[in-house]
Amino acid sequence: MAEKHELHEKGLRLTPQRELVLSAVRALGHATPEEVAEKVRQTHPGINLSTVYRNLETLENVGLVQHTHLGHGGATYHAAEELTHLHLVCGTCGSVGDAPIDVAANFVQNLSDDYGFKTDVTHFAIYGTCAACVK
Amino acid sequence: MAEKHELHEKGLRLTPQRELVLSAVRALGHATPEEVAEKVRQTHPGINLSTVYRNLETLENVGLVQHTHLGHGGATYHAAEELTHLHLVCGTCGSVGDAPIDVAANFVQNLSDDYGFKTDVTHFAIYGTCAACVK
DNA sequence: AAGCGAGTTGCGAACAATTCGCAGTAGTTA
DNA sequence: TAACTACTGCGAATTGTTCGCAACTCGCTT
Repeated sequence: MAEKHELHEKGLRLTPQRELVLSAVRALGHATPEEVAEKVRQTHPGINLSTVYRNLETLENVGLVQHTHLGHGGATYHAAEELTHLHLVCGTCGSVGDAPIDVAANFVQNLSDDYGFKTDVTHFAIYGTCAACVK
Repeated sequence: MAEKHELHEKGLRLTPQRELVLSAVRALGHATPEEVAEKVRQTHPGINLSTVYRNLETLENVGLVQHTHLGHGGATYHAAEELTHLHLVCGTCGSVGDAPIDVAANFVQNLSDDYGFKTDVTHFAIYGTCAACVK
């Protein structure tokens, strides 16, 4: 038969809920557990919130998704593929903008050189005010 | 008479709890509401958690303290005076290190130039791995 | 010095977000 | 197909934070 499903390759069982959670994260870009659950319910209404939480955690363990804390209290998840940009969180309007990681390159370098601190650029939330709100 | 108390200058009443919360934040550097409460209880055991939360909020409104989200869920507060450094949060050991804002200067400049995004350097949490945990 | 009114405090309940324990269900492997 | 065990659903338990309300007290005014 063909190649294994990506979840199988990670040693996980392939359940409809699990697939749905993963594809929801991918479709949403970044979303809170609550939002993921809502998305999943569009096609699988019965899914339980606990299941969403557990699957997000599981998927994070195998590296398919990641989470960040974008301000308030809740964690925000996004797919691992999409880890090529920083998150610019606007404290005024709450929007989340993106910027390529390049802009942080020498900043990261500084921290590494001067402090031995290895910045996890993928797990990065930057607070400030977006261009729209500055006006 | 002499100059007004700093809290009076902000239009706030001077209560023992309020002063204690403020000095606890100053003494602790950065701390969660829970930690602040614990600190305050050392000298004023009866203080209520709600009061700590309310005072932190009030003090933040007048600019004497600030909060950041340093990872997990809880907010972390620190005194406004102390806003001269970045927080380097180690995802492995949970420690919070400091670095002068200078290291971020050109990074901030980049974001401003390229995206019109005004980074709030004082409200800044950087995730990564500290020198000690890298080893 | 005494009194008043508004800002504050304590306390307990209300909430929201997240985690846990358990029993039943359903992928997987042999 | 049978059996093993991960996974799901559900409800209860936790944790962190906010709210409503009555009592209190800070700071101003007489």
